[in-house]
Amino acid sequence: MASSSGSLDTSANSHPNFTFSTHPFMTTSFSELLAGDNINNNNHNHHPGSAAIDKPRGLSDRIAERTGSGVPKFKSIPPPSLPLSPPPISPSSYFAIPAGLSPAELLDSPVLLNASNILPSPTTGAFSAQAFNWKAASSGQNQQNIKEEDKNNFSTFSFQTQPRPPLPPTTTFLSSATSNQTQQSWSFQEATTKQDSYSSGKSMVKAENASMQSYSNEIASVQTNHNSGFQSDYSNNYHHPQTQTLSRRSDDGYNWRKYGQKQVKGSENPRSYYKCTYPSCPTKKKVERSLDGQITEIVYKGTHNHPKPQATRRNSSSSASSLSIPASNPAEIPDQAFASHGNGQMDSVATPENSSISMGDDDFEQSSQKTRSGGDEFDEDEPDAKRWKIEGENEGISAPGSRTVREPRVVVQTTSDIDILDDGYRWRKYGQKVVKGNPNPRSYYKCTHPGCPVRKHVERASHDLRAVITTYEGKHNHDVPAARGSGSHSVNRPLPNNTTNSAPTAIRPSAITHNTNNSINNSLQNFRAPPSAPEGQSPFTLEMLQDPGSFGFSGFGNPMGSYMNHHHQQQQQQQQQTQSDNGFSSRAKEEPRDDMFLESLLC
DNA sequence: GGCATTTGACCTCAA
DNA sequence: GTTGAGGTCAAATGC
Repeated sequence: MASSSGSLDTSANSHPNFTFSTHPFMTTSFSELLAGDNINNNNHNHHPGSAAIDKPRGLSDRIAERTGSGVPKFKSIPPPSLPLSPPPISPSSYFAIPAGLSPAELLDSPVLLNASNILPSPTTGAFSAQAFNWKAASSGQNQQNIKEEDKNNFSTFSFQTQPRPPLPPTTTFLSSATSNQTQQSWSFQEATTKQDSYSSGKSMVKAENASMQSYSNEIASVQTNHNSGFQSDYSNNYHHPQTQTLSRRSDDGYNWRKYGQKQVKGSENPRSYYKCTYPSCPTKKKVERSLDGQITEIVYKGTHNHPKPQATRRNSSSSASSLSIPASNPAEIPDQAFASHGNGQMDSVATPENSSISMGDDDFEQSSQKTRSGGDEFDEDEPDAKRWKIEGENEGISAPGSRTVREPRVVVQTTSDIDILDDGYRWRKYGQKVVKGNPNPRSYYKCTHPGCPVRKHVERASHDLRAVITTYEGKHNHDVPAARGSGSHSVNRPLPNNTTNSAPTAIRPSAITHNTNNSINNSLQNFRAPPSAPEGQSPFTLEMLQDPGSFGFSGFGNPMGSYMNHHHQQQQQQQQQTQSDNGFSSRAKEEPRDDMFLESLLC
C-alpha cells in the first residue's frame, strides 16, 4: 500500500514547489514531453507505448497540434507578486535566448534540450537536479552563491500530480503564484493514469495510485484553491471526481493514517484527520476537501520527531538521478528542493505540501518546532493577529479537544530560498513586530488597494532565516494591479477574490514559508516582471515571469526575468543595482519609506 | 490476518 | 450549566 514503488510521486516530492498540472489547454502529457524531448536528447526513458516516442517533435509543435495554439501557455498563479529577488546575475547567464527566438521555440530547440530534460519529469523529478547542474555549470565561482540561490529558486518546485479521470494525458505548465494565492510554483499536473503508466511502465497498484493521486490531489487542490479562478480555467476545466482518499503515503513523504473525518459546520467540505503513522510521532494534519475531491485546506499540527521514512517512491528519484543530477555537485542541489527537512537528510521526496504546500509542511513544522509559543500579539495594528495564527505553529500538537483557529484558513507553503513571493498585489507595510519565540521580526502588510481588506504578514522562520512564513488574510476585492513599469500584468493575474475566505472554492489566505536569503522587504520589492517581457511575444505570461517561485520555468518565459534568481549575495550587496539592471520597477523604493515610518512607530 | 479507512459516538472546550 | 462545534476514539468494514 503505501509502498510506493517509486514513481511519480517521488519526483513530485523531489521538487517541492514545482508543480505540474494537467490542463486541457496543454494536452501534451509531461511524459510525452519527456519522450519527445528526450528523444532529441537521447537517453531518457520513454514509455514503450508512448506515441510521443515516435514524435520527436518540439514541445511547441505538440502543443500547437493539440491546442491549436502555437505556444505553451504558462500560466502562473495569481498574485504572485511576491517579490523575488532579481537575479543578480543576468538570467541570460543561465538561459540565454537568442534574439528572434521565443522561449517556446527554444523549448524545441536543441539549445533547450537540456532544459527539456530539466523539465522535471513528474516521475523523475530530475528537473531541478538538472537545472541545478545546469546552473552550477554556468559559473564555478558563483557556485556558492548560486547554491544559496538555488535553494531559493528551485525549491519552489513541486510536482503536482493531480488525480484525474483517465483522460487523454494532458499537461499544463502552470507557474503558480504564491500568495493568497500563495503558490509560486510551477505546476504540472498530469493525468495520474498517465503518470502511473509511465512511471511504472504498467499500471500501478491501486493503492499506489490512490496514494499518488491523493498526494497530488492535495497539492493540486491547494494550489487550485489558491489559484482558483485563475488556474481553474486551465486545470479545472474538468472536474476530477473524488474517488481517491488520501492514502497512507502522502505527498509530504510521511506516512499518515486517517483517524477521523468530520463535516465542518459552515463548509460543505468534509475534513479528514490524519496522524503520522510513525510511532510516537505527534504530527497530525487535517485535510479539507471540496466535494469534487479538491483539497481546499491542509493544516499541519505538530512536528515530526523523525526523519522522513525512506521513500519507496524513490523510484523516481533514481530516475531523477538518471536524468543526470550532477553527482559531482550534490551540494549544488538545493537541499530543499530535495526536501531536506532540517534533519540534513537529503530526501528526494518532497512534500506536496511542500509544494506549495509540501515542503512547507516540513519547514512549517520545523518552524513550529522552534516553538513560537505565545508571543506578543500584535494587537494594535494587527487586531486579527490571533486569527492569523497558523495552526500548529505555536501550539504544536494540540491536546484532544483543543481548538485551532480556523479563520483565516492557512495553508503553509514553503518554497526554498526564494524571497518572499510576490503575489502581484501592492502592499503597504504598516507594522512590524517581533513575536515571542522568533527573534525575527514579523512584517505586516496591507493591500494598498483602496478598500481592500487583505492583509498579510511575513516573518522569517526562527529556525531558518531563509524560510519565510507569509500569512494572508482576507480577500482582495479587486484585480491584481498591473505591475509598475509594466502595462498589463493583470492580464493573467488571478481574478479578484481568489483569496477569499468565504467562497467555498476560494483561495484561502495562506501562509507561505519560503526560504529566502534576502530580507523580507527586499523580497517584497525585488520581484517584478521585467518590463521587457512583452506579453504578445512570449507565450509565457507575465505571471509566470513574475512567479518567483517558479524556478526554472519562469526563465522560459522571461529571458531576462526571473528564471533564476540567483546571486543572492550579490543581491544583498547590490540589490538596488540589481533591480535596476533587471529592469524591475522600483516600487520597492516607495514602500520602504512607509516601512521606516511605521516601524519607527511600532518598534 | 494486517492495515487503512469509514463513521457514529464521545470528549473537550469556548461562547 | 448548556450548547454547539471541532477533534478524537474505536468498532466496523474493506482491501
